[in-house]
Amino acid sequence: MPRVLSEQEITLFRKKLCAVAARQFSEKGYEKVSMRSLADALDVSRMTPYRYFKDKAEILAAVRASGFRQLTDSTEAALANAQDPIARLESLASVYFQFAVEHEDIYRLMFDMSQQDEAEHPELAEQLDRLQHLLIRAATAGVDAGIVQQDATLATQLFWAGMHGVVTLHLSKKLKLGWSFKELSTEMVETLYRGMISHER
Amino acid sequence: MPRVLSEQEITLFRKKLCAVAARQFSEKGYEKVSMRSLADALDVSRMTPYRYFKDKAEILAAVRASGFRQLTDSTEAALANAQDPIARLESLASVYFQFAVEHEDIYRLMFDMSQQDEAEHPELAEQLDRLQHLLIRAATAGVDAGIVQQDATLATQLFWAGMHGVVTLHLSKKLKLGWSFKELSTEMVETLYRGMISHER
DNA sequence: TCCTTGGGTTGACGCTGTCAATTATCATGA
DNA sequence: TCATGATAATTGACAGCGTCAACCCAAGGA
Repeated sequence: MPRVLSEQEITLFRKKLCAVAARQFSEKGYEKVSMRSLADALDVSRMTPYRYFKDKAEILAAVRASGFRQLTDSTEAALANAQDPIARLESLASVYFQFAVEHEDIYRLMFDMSQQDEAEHPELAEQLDRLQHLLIRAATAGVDAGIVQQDATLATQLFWAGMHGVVTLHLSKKLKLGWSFKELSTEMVETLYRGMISHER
Repeated sequence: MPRVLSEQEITLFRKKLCAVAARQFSEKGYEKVSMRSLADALDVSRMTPYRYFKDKAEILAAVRASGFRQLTDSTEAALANAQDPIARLESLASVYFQFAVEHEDIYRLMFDMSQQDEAEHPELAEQLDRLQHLLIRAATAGVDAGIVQQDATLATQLFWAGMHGVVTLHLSKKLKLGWSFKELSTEMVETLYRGMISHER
């Protein structure tokens, strides 16, 4: 039998490639990063990455997936510490915003509107689902506690969209009216929260 | 004296090029559209577009600018018809959402997070300012009427971010919990609105 | 020893954006 | 009328890209 790569060797190389790719994508943007420069950074030849990833798009998907994994992981950790539903919501929001500003280039990749090919990348779809479920869980806790008087999935979407909207406008430098990102993000969460409390039907 | 292009000839060619570019960008995405294919579509040779635009990025900026112009124009028209501040807010939101879904590919271009080079493209910056001011005007009307009890610029940003968040998550197909785009968008506006009414300090 | 199998490398192709040199066009001064 | 000279438009060329296909090479089974 020939020399065969072990499972670990494969995932190790994949990880290293993803790390390098994430760095280069952040610095230069996806389109300006070449397969060749990734190979160079790993001291392998041009086509070697193709043995571990189908093509450039699959590398991008892997980087995005790992971004979602990271975001969900840290959010999960934060939720574990908070007890009452309100604290959960607050810490969820703060972790979300913190992730967005600390890894803004990755966030840009993750939520790039022109990349909606999750169907073709199961790992990415899985991580997205994890995040989604986490958000739902937090919102459901709020609803169950009688704090938020709205459907849990609806509240989830509204909170997510609100946070995401602030983040995206901030990251594309469209917020120039004097309010800091921090102020806007807390105001957004509080305003949505108030709007959901005073809801009755 | 030599044969010189008139101002009109120049702007006419620019317009035609922008139209073609907008179509191709929508169909294939900015990166997959080549200068050559734009030139082909206009039946001119490879380098002719370079006489009217510095480079590919400038064409993109022009297309984005015209998108913002279009959005602001139709919003302005809608606002002119509505009288009381509440109706103004509602029609503003409905026009915004309608534009986003009817021209979703252009919207994607306009708010692409990795394109934040407005500084280098004055026309784009100008159109963005127009939109911003329009939004402020609408919010200010609400504040003046005593309906929204929050700072006008803050309210502006929150409404914009809320709408934008719903749109972006929708356009990147991340909203899969059963709520339609229409439902989410009206709920977002209403929730924010309620949150701003019940605000006191 | 040879052969097979799979990993890594190199060659090649058609594409890209755009600089530089070239040609075509045409209003004007003589 | 015709040469002039500026400017519009075209073509040549280059370095770079993603990736298919052919290649080389090491290692284990026969």
